[in-house]
Amino acid sequence: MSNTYHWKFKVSGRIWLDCNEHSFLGQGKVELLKKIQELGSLRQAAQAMEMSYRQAWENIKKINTCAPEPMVILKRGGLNGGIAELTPFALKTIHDFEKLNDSFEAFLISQSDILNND
Amino acid sequence: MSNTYHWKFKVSGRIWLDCNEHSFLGQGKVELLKKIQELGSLRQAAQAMEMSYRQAWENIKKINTCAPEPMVILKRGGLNGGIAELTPFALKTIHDFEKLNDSFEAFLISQSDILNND
DNA sequence: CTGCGTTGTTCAAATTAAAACATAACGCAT
DNA sequence: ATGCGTTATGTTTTAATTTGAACAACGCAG
Repeated sequence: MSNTYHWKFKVSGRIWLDCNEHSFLGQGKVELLKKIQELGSLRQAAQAMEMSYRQAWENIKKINTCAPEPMVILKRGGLNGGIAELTPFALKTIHDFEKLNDSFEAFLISQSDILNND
Repeated sequence: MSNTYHWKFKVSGRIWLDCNEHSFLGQGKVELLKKIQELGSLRQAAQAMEMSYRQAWENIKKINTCAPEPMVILKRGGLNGGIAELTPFALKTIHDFEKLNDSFEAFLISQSDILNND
């Protein structure tokens, strides 16, 4: 430490994706998408995340309308009452976002170091 | 572009500083601090930012209690009814945060490029 | 064609957040 | 002492957000 201001500041932050100036995908929505993939049901995914069905449904609506192509296919009726499934585009975007988020985490750590050491 | 997913995603985000697991300084509060430095009055700074005095005051309280040392000296009474002024520590921290934010902007741009070009 | 569990939608209720109001405390100037 | 403009804080109102309950629409299984 080369000066007197050496207290521990942590640099924190969040990132998300915009499309047409609208935010449409961040960590929370990615979590929801992954739960949908795991459970095959929007209602169950919402319940698993302790989120209201309405909120979950609106999140998916926002994702599908903002993104350049749909990410979640929702169908009602049928064998188990309905289906929620991800498109290949969703899978790729989730993967991209998580890689991006890893880079961001590394950025935060490196910047915390810089901030506390000069 | 080497694949079919070449639509323009923009990576956006926000960063802030934590101290003892509490967020205490982000872009908004830095703006407020700079207005205080400019005007010498918390009330006038709040008004200039179209923010309620109460909100401004609570922001300063949070900054002063969370930060390792005070950033704003508030005094009531006296010549002009009162004074609000920044400490040297505040000036340094503002400068650090703005440099940090510049790095972050660059990070966002570079990541947007990566996301849209691979 | 009935039952089932889901998606899709509305609407009142409840919770939370923000703004507005009121007023005390302060210290310098006059 | 009085006035002034500020800091400091409690209280009340209002607005915004979220939740919950309710119910229609759907399509397969039996």
